[in-house]
Amino acid sequence: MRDGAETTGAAAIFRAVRERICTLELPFGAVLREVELAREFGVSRTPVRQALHQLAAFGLVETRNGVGTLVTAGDPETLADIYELRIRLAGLIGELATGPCPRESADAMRALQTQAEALPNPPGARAFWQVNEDRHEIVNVLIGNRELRGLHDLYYFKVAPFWFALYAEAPEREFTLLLREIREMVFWLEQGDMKAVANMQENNTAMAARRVAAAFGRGGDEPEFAQ
Amino acid sequence: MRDGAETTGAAAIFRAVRERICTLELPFGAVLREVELAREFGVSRTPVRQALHQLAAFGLVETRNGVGTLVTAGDPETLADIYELRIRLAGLIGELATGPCPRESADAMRALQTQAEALPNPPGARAFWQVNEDRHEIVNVLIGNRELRGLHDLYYFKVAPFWFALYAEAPEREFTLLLREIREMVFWLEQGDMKAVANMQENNTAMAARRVAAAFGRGGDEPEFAQ
DNA sequence: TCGGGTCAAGCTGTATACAGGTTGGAAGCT
DNA sequence: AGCTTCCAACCTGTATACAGCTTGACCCGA
Repeated sequence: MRDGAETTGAAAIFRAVRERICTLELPFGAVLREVELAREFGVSRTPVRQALHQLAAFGLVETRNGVGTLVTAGDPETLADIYELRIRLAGLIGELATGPCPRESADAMRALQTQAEALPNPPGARAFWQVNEDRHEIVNVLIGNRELRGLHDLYYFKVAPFWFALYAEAPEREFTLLLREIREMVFWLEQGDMKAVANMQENNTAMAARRVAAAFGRGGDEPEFAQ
Repeated sequence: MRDGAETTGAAAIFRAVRERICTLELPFGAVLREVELAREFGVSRTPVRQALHQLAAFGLVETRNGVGTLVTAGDPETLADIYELRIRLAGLIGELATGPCPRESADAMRALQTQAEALPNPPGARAFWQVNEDRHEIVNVLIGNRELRGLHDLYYFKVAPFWFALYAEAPEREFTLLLREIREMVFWLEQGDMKAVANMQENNTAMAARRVAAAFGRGGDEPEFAQ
C-alpha cells in the first residue's frame, strides 16, 4: 500500500523478502523461519516478525503457529480474480486521469528502452526483473489518484511471482514482449495521451492474464515451482 | 484486506481499535499509547503493536517514534481520491458479477430493514453504526471477485469516520437516507439483479461522496472533530 | 509388517527489559 | 519579558526470555 524508504529496519526486510517471493527465489510453499531471517539481517526476531506480518496482511505469506511462515500460492481461482480486477484497474487509470502525462515519464521510459535494448536476449533474471520493476514504477507515478496508485502497486507485487514464472519458462518470448510494451509505451507517453497509456496497460495486462492462465490456470492443480 | 475471526489476540485489538476510529470514539489526531491499550486489553505491548502496525499499513493510523500512534485524518484531496475510486469500484461490482444474487442476501437485507424500521429516528450512534455495518456486510458477501470484495471492505472502513461524522451532524437525515437505501436494496435483491444492486451502490456512494465533500471538502482546511 | 501412541525438537505467540528518540517545561541569559 | 539551552519524563524500536502449539520420528504392541 505504501512504500518509500522507511527508516525502520522492518521495512527493509519487508521489501527484501517481497522481492525474493516475486523473483521466485522463495517459491510458493517455501517456509520462512524468523530466527534464520533475523540472523541473516543481523537483527532480532522482532523486526522480522513485523515484516512477515505485513506480508501476511498483503496475502503474500501465511503464518502458522508452531510451523512457520509459508509463501502462499494463490489458487487458480484467486489468480483469475486478481487478473480480472487488475485489468479493470488499468482501465480506471485512464478514466480517472485528469491531465496529460508529464514529460519526465516519457524521458524515463525512453531511457529504460535504451537500457533494455542494450541487454542480450534473454537477459539474466535479475536484469529482467529490474527492467520490469522500473517500467512498473514509471507507469505507477503517472497515476493521479493516489489510492488507485497504491492498488496498482499492490497487485503488481501480488501477481509478480506468476508473471516471473512465465519468464522462467520462456525467457526470450517474455523479454521480447516486455520490450515491445516499453516501445509502445514510449510512443504514447510522447504523445502525452494518458488514456492511450491506460488502454495499453489494460491490453498488456489482459494479455499477461491469458499467458498466466494458460500456464497455471484451472487445467492443472497447484502450480509447480522448482527451487 | 482480510478479516475473519482470527485466533490471535492482535486481530481482536485490530478490530476494536478500527471500530473506535470509524465511530470517531477516537477522533482524527488522537494519540494511542501502546501501554494504555495493553493494560486495557490485558495483554503486553507486543500484540498491541501488531494491531497498530496493521492499522498503519491500511492508512488509518500513523506511528511516530518517541511520540505515539496518531489517528490520521485524510486530507480533503485524499478523501476525494478515495471516494472517486470507491464509486468506480462499486461499478465494477456489477461488471464482474456472474450470476444472480442469492436468496439469502435478500432475506438478510429484509430482516435488517425490519430491524432498522423498529428503531427510533434518530437512533443512537451505536445502533446506527451497527445497522450500517450489517448493510455493508450483506452487500460485501455478494461480491463474487474476492479481491474486489477485499477492496470494497477496505475502503468502507477508510471512509467510515467521515461518513460517521455526517451522522453526528445530521442524525435524522442520515438515518432516513440509510433506510431509503436499505429499502431500495431489498427491492433489487429480491429481483436478483446484481447489476442493479451494483448501480444502486454506485449511486449511493456518489451521493455520500457529495455530502462528505460538502462537509469536509476543499473549502475548509483540516476537518474538525470534537471529542 | 503395520498401526497407534508418545515425546522431544523446533517454531511461533507473548511478555518483559533495555536502547534510542521526541517533547515540553524549567532554568538561565540577554 | 523574551529567547535559548538543557534535561527529565515518556513513548516507540529492539532484543531477549518464556509459554504454547505443531510435527515428525521413535517405540511398542497387535
